Amino acid sequence: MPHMKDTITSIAVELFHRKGYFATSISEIAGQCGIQKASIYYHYASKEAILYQIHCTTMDDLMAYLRSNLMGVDDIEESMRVAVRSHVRFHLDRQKETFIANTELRGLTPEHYPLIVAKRNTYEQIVQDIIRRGCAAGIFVDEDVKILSYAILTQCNAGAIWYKPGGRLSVDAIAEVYVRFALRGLMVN
Amino acid sequence: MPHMKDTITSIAVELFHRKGYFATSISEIAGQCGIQKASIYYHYASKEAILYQIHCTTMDDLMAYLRSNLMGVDDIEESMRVAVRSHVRFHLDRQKETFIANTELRGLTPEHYPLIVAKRNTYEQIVQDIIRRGCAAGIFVDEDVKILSYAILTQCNAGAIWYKPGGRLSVDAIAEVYVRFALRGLMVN
DNA sequence: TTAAGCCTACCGTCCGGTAGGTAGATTACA
DNA sequence: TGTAATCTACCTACCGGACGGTAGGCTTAA
Repeated sequence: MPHMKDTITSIAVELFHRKGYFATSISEIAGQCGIQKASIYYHYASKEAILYQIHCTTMDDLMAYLRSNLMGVDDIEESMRVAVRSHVRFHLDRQKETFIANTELRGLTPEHYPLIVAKRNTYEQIVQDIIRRGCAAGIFVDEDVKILSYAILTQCNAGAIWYKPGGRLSVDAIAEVYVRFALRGLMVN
Repeated sequence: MPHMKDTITSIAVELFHRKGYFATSISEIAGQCGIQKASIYYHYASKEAILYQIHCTTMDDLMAYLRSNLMGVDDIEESMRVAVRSHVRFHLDRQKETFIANTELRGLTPEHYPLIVAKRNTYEQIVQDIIRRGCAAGIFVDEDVKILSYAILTQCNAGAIWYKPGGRLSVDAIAEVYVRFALRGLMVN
């Protein structure tokens, strides 16, 4: 049995995902939790604090997952495969949170916004470094690194939009399609 | 000198893009137009009607642009290049509208929502048909067509997020990066 | 006795939308 | 051609309701 704060967070994830942050009200979250609106403020200081928490944990977990998957991998091509696979799997496993993380940045306060953007930049840097190393080694195409990295990351995010758990294809199968597609797009021959 | 209705629409595009649909108020739109809030309702029946109009014109124009670009092109590989190029160019040229079209679907009423989704499906069908023909001809890889089409279209949409007019790269240069990346990802050898 | 965890009741503000009016341009007609 | 009627495009003033958030009290368990 989870504590109420966790319940609030997961209900908020559900509602922010389905209706959007601004279209979701505090009383609606409270109602689904079975408590009164004011009780939310015992656990969270504000509505935005809930959103910020979702952003933080999602980005931190995404980063930790990538780092742990890349650990011990030296080969550049394999690093890229691992990165794409990691990215897709996380986005499908944590579909709703990643969707929020990608679309609800505007709900953050001016104090929190740059903190989340910084986390995102750090994550993108890792992927861009792999691409750069591949270019330098002559195994990846010589194209604009930023465009390539955004293209690869964004196409995987798409999975978080249309993916239905228990659908036609498994998470692993989908991840491998993206891995192959991205790697073919990157490799020189 | 444009008529007031056009001014309202373009101001709304600006604000919906910057702040989001739900975070933008009618009085804010009116204020930027230099008129009173009530006057908006002379030109539009509701706030949602403005959003619906933006969705409609954007999708119709996107579709018309793709069709006109594909006209007279028979070669499958070249069709794909044309489709990607068309998609990217439109998304960069009409950055704000396409961003809204991709992120503000939830603001539509239950009556309007399926109409826009239908337009989007028709558009995706065209791209998927090209991929299917390429697969059948043996020049494109044999992967899940839906995943491939979503991947290609979504990675191009990303351009509409980070692209800054007058930046380091021209629209055409960016489009060609995407064209090459997508085609390498699709081709068998 | 204390504090966690919730409650009821309420605050001021802003929202989308409506009612009703008006200045000025355009049109219809004697 | 003069004038009455109508229309366009806006205005001021207001409505009910929902919003995020707060104050302060109650209950329960350690």
